[in-house]
Amino acid sequence: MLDIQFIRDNRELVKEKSKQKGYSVNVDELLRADEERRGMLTFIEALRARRNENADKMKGGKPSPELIEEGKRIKTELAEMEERFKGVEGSFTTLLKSVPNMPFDFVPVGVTEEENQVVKTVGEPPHFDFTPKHDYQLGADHDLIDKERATKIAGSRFVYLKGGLVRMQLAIMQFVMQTLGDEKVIARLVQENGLDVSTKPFTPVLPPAMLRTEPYEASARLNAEEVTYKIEQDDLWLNASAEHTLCTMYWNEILPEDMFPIRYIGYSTSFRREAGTYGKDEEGIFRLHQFDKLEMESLTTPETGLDEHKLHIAIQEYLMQQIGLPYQFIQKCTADIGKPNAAGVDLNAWFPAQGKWRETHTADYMTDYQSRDLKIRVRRQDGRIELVHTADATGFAMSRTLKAIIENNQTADGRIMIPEVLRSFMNGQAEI
RNA sequence: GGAAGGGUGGCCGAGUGGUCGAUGGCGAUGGUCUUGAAAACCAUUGUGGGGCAACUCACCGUGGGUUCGAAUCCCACCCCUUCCGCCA
Repeated sequence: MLDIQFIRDNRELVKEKSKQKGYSVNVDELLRADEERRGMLTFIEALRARRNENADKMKGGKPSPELIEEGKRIKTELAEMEERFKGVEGSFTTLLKSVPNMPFDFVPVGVTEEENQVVKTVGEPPHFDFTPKHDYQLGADHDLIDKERATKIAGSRFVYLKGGLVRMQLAIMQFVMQTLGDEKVIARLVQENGLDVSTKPFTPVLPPAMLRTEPYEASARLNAEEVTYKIEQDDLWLNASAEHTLCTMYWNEILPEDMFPIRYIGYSTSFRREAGTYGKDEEGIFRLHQFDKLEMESLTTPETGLDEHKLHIAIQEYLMQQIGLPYQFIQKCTADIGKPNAAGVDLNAWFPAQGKWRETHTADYMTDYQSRDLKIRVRRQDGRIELVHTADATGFAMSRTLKAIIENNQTADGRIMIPEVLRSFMNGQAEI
């Protein structure tokens, strides 16, 4: 959520920025509720002070009947007021949580994803003098993908990945873990991009794939039921991304400043219900209920948050270039960055069979919007306590990445070449 | 699945219904001492809200209840730990 004090001080700006993101937020109503709530709170607290004072008088000796009478009167009045306060507080909180994070001024204003800006295109889509095959055709030719049997066993949007595709996924995982764990690489990217952040490498993490309702709700990620699977029997949710169990890791904690930046590269199987996407991307492995994903998550001090976000993007670009996939750098517009985001970038890889650029990466920067709900704070050297900033970014979403790689690296005679950088993780193998 | 024990401040850990927002230790911050550091000693130090402020309120896992008054008593729930059983 947003800081209520900020909303009080910037009423019109909050209205404007919320509108830019496509949220109809009743800021006036929120501030009215805020005032009512505070007025009531003052009254209740005065009443409680009287109660405490009255009780204090009765310490030790025998309480007089008058004091007990007074205590009872206060008790009744308090109970009434507190009941009413609960209602006011409830609607205040609902309104406050409905306010999205404020986008930075550099985020392009737009009402649909059409207004996203293609900042640059890196790499050339490969030129084929034949009709490039889809992932499912290549998968069938090389016995890499079995969707029919997965459907028989688990339903639509599941897949058995096999053979060389699996080895390639493991190679990507190794490659990313090695790269992000290498301080020299991080240092170079920090320097090349003129960033004012630490060169500390990312720590690999295998997080839980499930989480309880309480932390999940606190993570400010919305539409839980639409996106995420729930295990009713045990009140657990399946990760839709390692992001969920990484950002909540320090839920309700105050951390010493010397821990920062906290940088994780997580690897988790991710589960998504994909409700409302019937018929969309049904072919192949672009959109599945289950896929494996590498995800960067950083917790930072407020002043380094934006550069950390830029580092995430620099890493994404570096990884894409290393693996040899052409991509577009998309600065997402206000409508597309999502409620908790202050800014966001997508990388869209080239998919030759469809002849389209399609989203494979996202980088999100939430400022302190997410950490305010999660209550994750930093204790500064001088003792001050501040909310941390959070940023997350896709390392590689496996199924989409595998699809992009095999489609971009196919040959006229139907072979699939393996990107150079992965070969050392695959016994030097040059093709699948 | 069966049984037992727990959840208190940045961390550890005390806490007979009123003098407890909470002893003590660690850590942190400031100071004394020292060429400097360490050690020792002294002082300060929970979080969040309201108020310009003095100040005030809430918070001892969560939610109810008893009471003039609850960290403390009662009820329900959540979570954790240990043992047994089962299991990769």
